Amino acid sequence: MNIAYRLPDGAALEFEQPVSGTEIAARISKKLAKQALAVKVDGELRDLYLTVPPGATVQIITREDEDGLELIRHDAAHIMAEAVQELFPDTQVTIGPTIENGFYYDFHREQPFTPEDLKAIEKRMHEIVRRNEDIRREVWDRDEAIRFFMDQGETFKAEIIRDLPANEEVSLYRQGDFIDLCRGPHLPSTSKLGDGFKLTKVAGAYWRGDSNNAQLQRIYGTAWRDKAELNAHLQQLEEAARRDHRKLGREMDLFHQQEEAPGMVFWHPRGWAIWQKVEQYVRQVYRDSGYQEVRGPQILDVTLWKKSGHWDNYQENMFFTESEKRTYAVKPMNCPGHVQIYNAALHSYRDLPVRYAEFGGCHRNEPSGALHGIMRVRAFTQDDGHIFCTPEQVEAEVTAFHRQAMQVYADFGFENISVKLALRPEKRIGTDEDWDKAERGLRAALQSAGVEWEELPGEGAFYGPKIEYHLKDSIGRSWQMGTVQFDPMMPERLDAEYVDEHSQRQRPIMLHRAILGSMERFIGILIEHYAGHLPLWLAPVPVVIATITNAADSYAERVRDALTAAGVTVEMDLRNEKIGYKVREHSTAKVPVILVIGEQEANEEKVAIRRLGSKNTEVLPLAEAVQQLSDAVRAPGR
RNA sequence: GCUCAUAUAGCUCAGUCGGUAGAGCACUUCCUUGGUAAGGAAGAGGUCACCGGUUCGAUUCCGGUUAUGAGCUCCA
Repeated sequence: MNIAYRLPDGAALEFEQPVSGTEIAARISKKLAKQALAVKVDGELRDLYLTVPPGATVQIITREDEDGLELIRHDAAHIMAEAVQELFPDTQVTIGPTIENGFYYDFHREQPFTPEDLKAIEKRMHEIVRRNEDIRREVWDRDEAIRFFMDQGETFKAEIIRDLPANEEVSLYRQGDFIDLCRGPHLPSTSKLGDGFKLTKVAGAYWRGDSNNAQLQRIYGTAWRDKAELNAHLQQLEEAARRDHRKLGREMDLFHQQEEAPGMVFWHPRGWAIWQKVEQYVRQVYRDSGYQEVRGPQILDVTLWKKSGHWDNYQENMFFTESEKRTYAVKPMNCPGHVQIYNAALHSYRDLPVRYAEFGGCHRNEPSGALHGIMRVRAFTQDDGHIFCTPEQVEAEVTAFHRQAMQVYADFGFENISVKLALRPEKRIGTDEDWDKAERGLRAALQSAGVEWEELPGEGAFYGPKIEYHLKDSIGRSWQMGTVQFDPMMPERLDAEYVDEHSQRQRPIMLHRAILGSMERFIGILIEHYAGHLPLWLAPVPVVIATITNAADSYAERVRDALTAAGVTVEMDLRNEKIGYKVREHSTAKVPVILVIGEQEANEEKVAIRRLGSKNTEVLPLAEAVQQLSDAVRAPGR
């Protein structure tokens, strides 16, 4: 009785000799022994059947733990690889990590996997689970492992081993006849995976994420603790599909896209109404925070883009056009235009900061595969602005911008904003000192604004680092909305100056900033966030008046006039249809408020308010309803 | 741009093992004036994405192009 293990609750377990996690779990309870998937030894996750060093703190991991779910997903990937190799022996395996909600595995095989193949693979996975193969760790000699995989024709695996750090142990896991290189840990046997998994899709992926490398076939799957959790997840995906802005955009008649204009948007009256409301709101923000709205030309001679650095660093994303032997670039950004406006006058340090804003239409020649509804397009409008200031003013400007941006997001109903700092990319202009200074400047500003942020090395713009504001959409994708970018390079390249207090010409710092980012993307995010149920102040048609009988028509017209006079946009529905039909139609179109008017309302000078999503109606005197609605359609802070 | 998949009426989708297509909703007309998510009837609507090939004959089979979707790469 001299070997002791400590449990998370502080209790000690004693054994005569060092034992494995399996035995520790068995000592604690029969139930736990059954449920145990792995063991955490002094905070490090390890295989259950390995001997635990004496004196360690030991936690038994079950499928209820987050770590347990992670193991399930990881093993799902391995079991999928086993199934694939059984069914398609000509396939090479590469890597198979866990991801949010599931896993994937990248395979190399000449023939593409079909949806039927996926079904067969999934079926075989269930078989492997039923076979209940033990999964066991083996430590191999590095050269032997390389030879082994080369002999099997597994060149990708051999390459991975070759690139492993010299001090790292080469561990292989064996389950049945399948052996895979893996750091581990794993479930003790295949049956522990259970049946809460499903293969979802095949897609291309590049070996080591580099588009110059071989293209692999990636099979995605989702895996959960049990079938019920899996079904809940699948249901959530369906809900996300229901919120898809492309679907809602069609259903709500907001916009369309067509083959002749890939990556561009045709805004219909109702969609444009939303746009206008968003734009007017932002225009007010510009005014409130000291911006002057300007407007630059859509195309500019390439010589300017050569000067700005876009020609060298951004050319493949630009559209060009020609006239009378001159080449013009359609602007992909608004900054060079704003510098021209700034340069049209000589500025004193007393004038700074100068803040220009523009709803700037930009064209970027995005790769066709990158396009996505109105979220990722080739023609878009930025709520763009540029601040010309002294280096001393940067911090105050950035923190003020940050506050303003967070207020705007809150006004639109967004709460989960994450802040990221994108640092110098490989392709860039300016010296390392410039970049040191710029990155330091933005960090200092973030610090003084008291926010937490994540840093993204290599993801800055070619002219400067940027703070990014990201929002997660309904299916968990993260979209960038706003940004502030620190840029000492563009003023240098395009000769922006100001005169300081000693009559010396100086370079201003330029801050590029946008709050919504792209109007198109932002409206797409709004649609998905609200599942089409936009708040009254953003709804394209906030109120519809629907009559029950045309005996109420003239009163309905009076109601409309009263609302219109109070600044509420109203549509009338006087058609000879039943009220149930009208209510259904406008509810489907996601009109937030339906005013139902029959003879009773007409006689009593009232309206019946039916709000979207509620079956109840509220009958109010006309004057009161007008007051309520005119308050509700006003933008926040107005 | 790369990989895989998809493209039939305004929308959602059937269908044709090769003989030029069908439903529901929407639309038009008529009847119905009906209290809160679909009242009834009739009608109109399609070069089956585009260009080629095979074939007596192609929407269907084959090749290419374009667009879209998912993912990769890239990005607001």
